[in-house]
Amino acid sequence: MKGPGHRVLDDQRGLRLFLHLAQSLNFGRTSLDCHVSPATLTRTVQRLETELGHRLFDRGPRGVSLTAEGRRFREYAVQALELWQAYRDERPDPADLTGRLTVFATVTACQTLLPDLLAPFRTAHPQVRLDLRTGDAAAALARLDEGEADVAVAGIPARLPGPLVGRTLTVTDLVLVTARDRPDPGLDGPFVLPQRGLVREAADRWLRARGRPGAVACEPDGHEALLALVALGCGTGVVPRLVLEHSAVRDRIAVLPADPAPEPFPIGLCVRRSDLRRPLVAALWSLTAHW
Amino acid sequence: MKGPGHRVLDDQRGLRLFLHLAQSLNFGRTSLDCHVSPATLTRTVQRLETELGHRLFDRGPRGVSLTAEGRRFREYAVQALELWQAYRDERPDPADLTGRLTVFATVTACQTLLPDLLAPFRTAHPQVRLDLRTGDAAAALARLDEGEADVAVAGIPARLPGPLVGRTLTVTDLVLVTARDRPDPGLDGPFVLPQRGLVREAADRWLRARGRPGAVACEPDGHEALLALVALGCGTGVVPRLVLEHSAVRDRIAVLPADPAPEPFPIGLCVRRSDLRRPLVAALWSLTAHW
DNA sequence: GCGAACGTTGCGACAAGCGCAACTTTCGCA
DNA sequence: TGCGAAAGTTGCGCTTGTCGCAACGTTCGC
Repeated sequence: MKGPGHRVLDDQRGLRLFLHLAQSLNFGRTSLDCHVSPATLTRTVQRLETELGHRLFDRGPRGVSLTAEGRRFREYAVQALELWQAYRDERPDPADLTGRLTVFATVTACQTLLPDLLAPFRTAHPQVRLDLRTGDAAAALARLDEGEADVAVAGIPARLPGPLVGRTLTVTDLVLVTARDRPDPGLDGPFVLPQRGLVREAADRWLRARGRPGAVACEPDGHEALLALVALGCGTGVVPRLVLEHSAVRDRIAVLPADPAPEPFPIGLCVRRSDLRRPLVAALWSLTAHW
Repeated sequence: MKGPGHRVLDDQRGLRLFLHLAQSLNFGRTSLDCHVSPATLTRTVQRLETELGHRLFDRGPRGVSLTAEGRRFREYAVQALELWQAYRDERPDPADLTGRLTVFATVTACQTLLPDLLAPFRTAHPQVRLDLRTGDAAAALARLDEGEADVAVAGIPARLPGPLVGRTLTVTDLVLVTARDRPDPGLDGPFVLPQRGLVREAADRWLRARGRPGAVACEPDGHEALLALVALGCGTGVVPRLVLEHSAVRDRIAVLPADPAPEPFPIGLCVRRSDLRRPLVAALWSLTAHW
């Protein structure tokens, strides 16, 4: 679905994929974390190996491991990215970029990630007009596709649609929550789950994995609404920990220990691949290089 | 005619083009020397500038000059290439590449460039079987296209056909020569010129530029044949200085000073772009990185 | 003032690289 | 011992980036 990218920035994607894989030693893990298909990861590594003329990984039946060449190349990759980062870090002139950048963010992202992300951007480029829009995560990707937003800060699904590229900025746990001062409905429901979106999907997977579906009491739209219902005692809710910690009703909420814990939940930046060549988008994107 | 290349090696092409342009400050010069079309050079620079968000060159009516950002990026580019070169220079295992590599070279190249080029390759990869074929420069590119050779070492035209990429390894002057012990036919002919090929084209351009065509006495096939005819007193010849210096009959040849001097003559390495991903070809290609 | 030189841009074509989905192999569990 | 899941690879169609050619706008020299 995606086409070839561009030179300077895209070459680094190969190095990043390699470095992540060199650490995880797990194609699937890296594929998920870096939001590329397993096929792309496999072929990216194959391309590297072909161009270098060496195998970088030993694929044993019992997992993969770095070859000697792989370790050597890892050192190169680290240094190359550091060099690039050093170049990008020396911000040259603060006020040379102008224009408008439309950012779409979930409410959660607004409260948590966005300040850390946009503060340095604003410092570097004070002339840029920032438009900020909010909504749920599902809408974020649609807005990007439609061109109504330039960047999105939201939960990122492992597989991004079409021409979008994402970068995970942080990972938060999903936690099960109940009202603190009400009888505990427990881990068998009833549940209060988001109507749709990544959290809902993760919650469904968790429920399925446990084998005991449990009743769904309400399906509110939005995390804050969900927490409000939970605080009212409607049932057991599932939210990202990050949301809970920034919620206005967190004092009335208790976290239930769960085993197995629901899978972690990546939150990050997402842009249209083709937009990486726009100076404004590239500038913001490059700010996240070290995350 | 060419498609996009591949990551690691191809990204460096952009940096190399940039560095050459940063030194020459002349799009046409760099375009010729690096064997890319002016359009490609322009757009490569434009791409860099877009991705970086800065102009790298000031295009004044009186030529181009580096901007402050351009100078900064030049430092990065130099370091990035040095880093890559350092990685490639540490040859890991000497004997890890095997197979066969068919090299096509002109006679001149065999005598001059080839030893310097192939000696380190052979040291690094003794297991590789080298097939060496000789012929004239025009045939070299045809052989490459037909797949009958993997690499060519020959004079390289400024514009390479189709899917070939070249890298200039050295530049030699064209010199005008006569028999030392015969009456000097002088700069107005008759001339002894190669029947075809790059030298003939350059000689024709030189003749046209002087405005006095002069007669063509013989059109031998091959530089050695040409020098033999010149030594026999058939007329004034045009050959690359490199050929003259390695000729068996050089003692019987005298060089005529010419003004303006014929244009210099680039000799280099040429491969199919798509072959850069073949380990053997890539290994040889990377050996020329610092030339 | 006309022509050459220089850099840029429209255009058609080619092929690199992506995701999807099917495949192979291996491991876990009954 | 056999079936199912998991992990990595590969065939395929499609998108899209980049190339060279050729036409263009501008500037300088004669």
